[in-house]
Amino acid sequence: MSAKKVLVVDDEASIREMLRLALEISDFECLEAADIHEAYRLITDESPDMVLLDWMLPGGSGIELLRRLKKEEATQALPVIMLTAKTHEDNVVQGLEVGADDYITKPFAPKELIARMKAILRRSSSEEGGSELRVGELVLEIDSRRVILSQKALEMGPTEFKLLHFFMAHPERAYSRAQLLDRVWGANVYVEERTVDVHIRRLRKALQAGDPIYADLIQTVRGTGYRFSPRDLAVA
Amino acid sequence: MSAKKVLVVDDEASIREMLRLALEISDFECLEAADIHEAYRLITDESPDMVLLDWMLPGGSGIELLRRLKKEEATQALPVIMLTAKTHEDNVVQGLEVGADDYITKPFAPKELIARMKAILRRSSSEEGGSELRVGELVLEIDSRRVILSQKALEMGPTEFKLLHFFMAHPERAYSRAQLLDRVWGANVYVEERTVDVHIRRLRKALQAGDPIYADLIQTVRGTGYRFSPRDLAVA
DNA sequence: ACCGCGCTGTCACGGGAATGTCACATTACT
DNA sequence: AGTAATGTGACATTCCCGTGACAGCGCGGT
Repeated sequence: MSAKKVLVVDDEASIREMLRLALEISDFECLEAADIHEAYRLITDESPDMVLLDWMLPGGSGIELLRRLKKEEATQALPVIMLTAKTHEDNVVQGLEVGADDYITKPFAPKELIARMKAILRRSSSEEGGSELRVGELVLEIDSRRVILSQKALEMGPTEFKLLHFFMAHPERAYSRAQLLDRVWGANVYVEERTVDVHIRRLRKALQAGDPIYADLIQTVRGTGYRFSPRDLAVA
Repeated sequence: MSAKKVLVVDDEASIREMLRLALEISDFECLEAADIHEAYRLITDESPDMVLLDWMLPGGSGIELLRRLKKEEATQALPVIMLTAKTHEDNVVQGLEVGADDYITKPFAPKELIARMKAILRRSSSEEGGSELRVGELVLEIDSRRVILSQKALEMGPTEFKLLHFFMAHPERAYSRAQLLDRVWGANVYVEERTVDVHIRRLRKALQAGDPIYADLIQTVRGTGYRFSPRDLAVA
């Protein structure tokens, strides 16, 4: 197994440094973020295998980020361990409710942290049946962040990738623009609903470049929104 | 999501008025009934999404109605919140046993009531698994917003879809044009009653395109309105 | 620092579908 | 037959969606 990437989110540089040391000794690759914004960028750009998330962060508490990650399709399965300075039960309960996989209270022994991390990675990687989604000749590779159609790679932006990912994970169902913004862009993001149209168009165009028939997978549902339907693909 | 309809059953007009105010502020549509008979009529005629039911009612206590609702198939899933003036444990226990989803004792804060209502609605709407309606070869898929007849998709506009949805959910019953406008178009909408005729025709035409026999499902009840009746479909 | 590039979100325009209404044809009941 | 109610085709309007263009932004290269 190749080295796992771990993202450390904490505003104190000293703690990040300590964690980096502990992680690298145990053969993890380490990414660091000091705030939520940076954390989110690294998650989408580098797709780490796990996140260590401090509870107390400037500019929005850690739970904010956690909630967002669990809401979005693309990051829903990403394991998160909360780091909390206080033993406040409330925080722990709240964190676990939102979907943290584990928590550990500071101060903690690096050894214990590593043990918990390995336990979670073992669990999640065994569940990881397929890191790709497939519809006919269309293959979406999650890990490598690539889309293959008839053995040819398709060109598309990150947003189109996430959009297609969501659609392929939830086929045969009509979604409103508001729902798509919520599930693909993430909560607490304000963009015009019509923006969805534009990305739908870009996604269709990308699919069409590979095979015109596959553009029909994304269907307009007038008065409602859009739908991804492999069902009608069928015959040539 | 469209506004949810809530039926308030209480014999005191002042309380109904207070509740109406609280409900409408929170974007609920409000129906009122002063007695059980009126309540039952409104439930079958308007099919509200939830009932707020006072315990003490003249002409049969509220539990009477509750028991009846939970007994009948059509209303079994309808959420009911009991309003009780006394803190008599007996009442509460009895109410929950018969099938009330929640209870709240007067006096209560409107805010709390609304919160409980939303919690219950969230629960009941997410459980809503049966996301398709079926009559013979005719399948109406709610999620994907499609209508399938003999494995072939039917073309129709949003209004015809909603109309068919309503009919399939309420078969074997004649509805006046005014009722259909209310239930399908929505309250507080003014359109000519004859407009219903035109959409009925469009719906029939859509069904006919799939299989002529299925157009007969929508029957004209002269002098009254229309009815959806799978009963006579039977044999080919 | 500067520039260029890719990605994103917004807008305005145009076309086509969906809607509501009417006039007229047809049907059902007395 | 006569009358009231319903079916039907056509039409103007409104609404909704597809599309191209464009500005802002972050990033990487020079």
